[in-house]
Amino acid sequence: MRDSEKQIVRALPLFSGMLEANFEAMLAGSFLQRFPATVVLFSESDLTDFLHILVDGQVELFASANNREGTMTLIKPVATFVLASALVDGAYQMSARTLTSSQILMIPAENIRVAMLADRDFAHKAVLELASCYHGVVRAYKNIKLRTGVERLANYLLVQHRRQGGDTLTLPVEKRTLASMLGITPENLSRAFSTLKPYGVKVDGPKIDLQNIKDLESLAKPSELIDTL
Amino acid sequence: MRDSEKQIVRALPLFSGMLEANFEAMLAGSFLQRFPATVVLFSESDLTDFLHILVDGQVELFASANNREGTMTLIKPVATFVLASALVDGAYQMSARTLTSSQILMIPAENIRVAMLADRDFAHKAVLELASCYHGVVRAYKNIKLRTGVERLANYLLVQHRRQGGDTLTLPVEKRTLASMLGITPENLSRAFSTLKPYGVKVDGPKIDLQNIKDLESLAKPSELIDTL
DNA sequence: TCACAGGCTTGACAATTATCAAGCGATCCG
DNA sequence: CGGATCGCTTGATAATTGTCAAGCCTGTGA
Repeated sequence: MRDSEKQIVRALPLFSGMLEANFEAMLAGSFLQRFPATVVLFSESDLTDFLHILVDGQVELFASANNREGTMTLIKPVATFVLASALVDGAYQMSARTLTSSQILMIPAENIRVAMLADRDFAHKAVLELASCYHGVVRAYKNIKLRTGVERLANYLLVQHRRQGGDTLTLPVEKRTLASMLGITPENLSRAFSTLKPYGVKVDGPKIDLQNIKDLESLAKPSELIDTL
Repeated sequence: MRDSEKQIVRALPLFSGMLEANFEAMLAGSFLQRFPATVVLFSESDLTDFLHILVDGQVELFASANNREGTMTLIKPVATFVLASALVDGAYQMSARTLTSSQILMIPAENIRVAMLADRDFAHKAVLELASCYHGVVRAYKNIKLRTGVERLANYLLVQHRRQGGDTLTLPVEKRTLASMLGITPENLSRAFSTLKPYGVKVDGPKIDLQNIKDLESLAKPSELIDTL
């Protein structure tokens, strides 16, 4: 692991206030690895061996039951994932796979638990990070429980539009992955896009043009407490 | 606040390891109050003033959007709720109402944040509590995303059956609340019970009899990672 | 170049869930 | 007691979503 990569991780809020000695001790036994696309990193029922940090690429957290599968969330660099699981010494609860070739730092979960007991600042940052992740899942839960598929898509597009800034937005993932994230089938995602055409949504492959934000918002009814900037 | 009530709170894992002085300081400005049934304690967009601890009664956390409403979770005594919100100084993210007459201890959120910085053990326990709450919402999210309404009901009944031990179980909440928790309408809950009749589910008001666990399980396909004991 | 695989779309149909309306039975209260 | 309210149920119908099948388009590799 190069020093430049170490600095990238160190800059994350979660680690930025740690004592140097504790940070170094935590990294003992960790390794930075590159995975190709479409590789399953771990399964939801596996015991949590590592805290993962996505340094580069894209990772999907998903879950399975009843022969069905659904995306829980998408991870973008640089960010940690499965922190909660690493802290409690149980199963991962979610499965993970790479969507693209990805570089991932894996820190033994045991080290994380030791660091939490040893380093005050890390414990405090872990509290804030967990609270933030908690509210993230709460938002996802509200989203799927209180909105129809078309509404979820409309709100997703509005959020992406604000995030990306320009007047046309580009979907950051394949449509089938977007469908799974929205909790619908790929077929219904296609139909949802058709439904949104009268609201000024122009689709050209992964490029989306929102030509009537007002109308789209009147359908989507965005909520500050669900749709993150 | 009586000493006996203080001891009940002190016994919660979250507080049990705190230094006495920190525990007392945290309680400054808190108050124990009794609310009648059906009272809204706070709304999801309100700023978080208090950590709440349900000492007696029953509380529902719910959310609203689009003129729709859904139960997020039910709180049973003795337990804290909205810990994550109290720790980050933002909106509650969920609304709360009493389902029955309830006794609730309210601790100023500011005190909680101070306690986290001052008391190591409390910070560590907060990490564990938050991780556990996080996995709780993850399970709820998987449940609604990967199962149909009938499957969710079947699994709910199996969990209640194991929890309550006897051969007949009693629903702990009104059926309309159960419906909202399962993410379906009261009408469809009635129909879901009818659908489960061939699987040995006998309904008599709030009393449910499971006469064929095997068949019910084959339909429910329970999962350790979703259905908590 | 051409065949092929994979992602996406569309159509037809089925399953799931919601909505609206009506009615039943228990409880509460004047 | 009588009337009203409320929770629950049932029926009829509509909206939403999923499944299966087929076809289109693009990029890839023989």
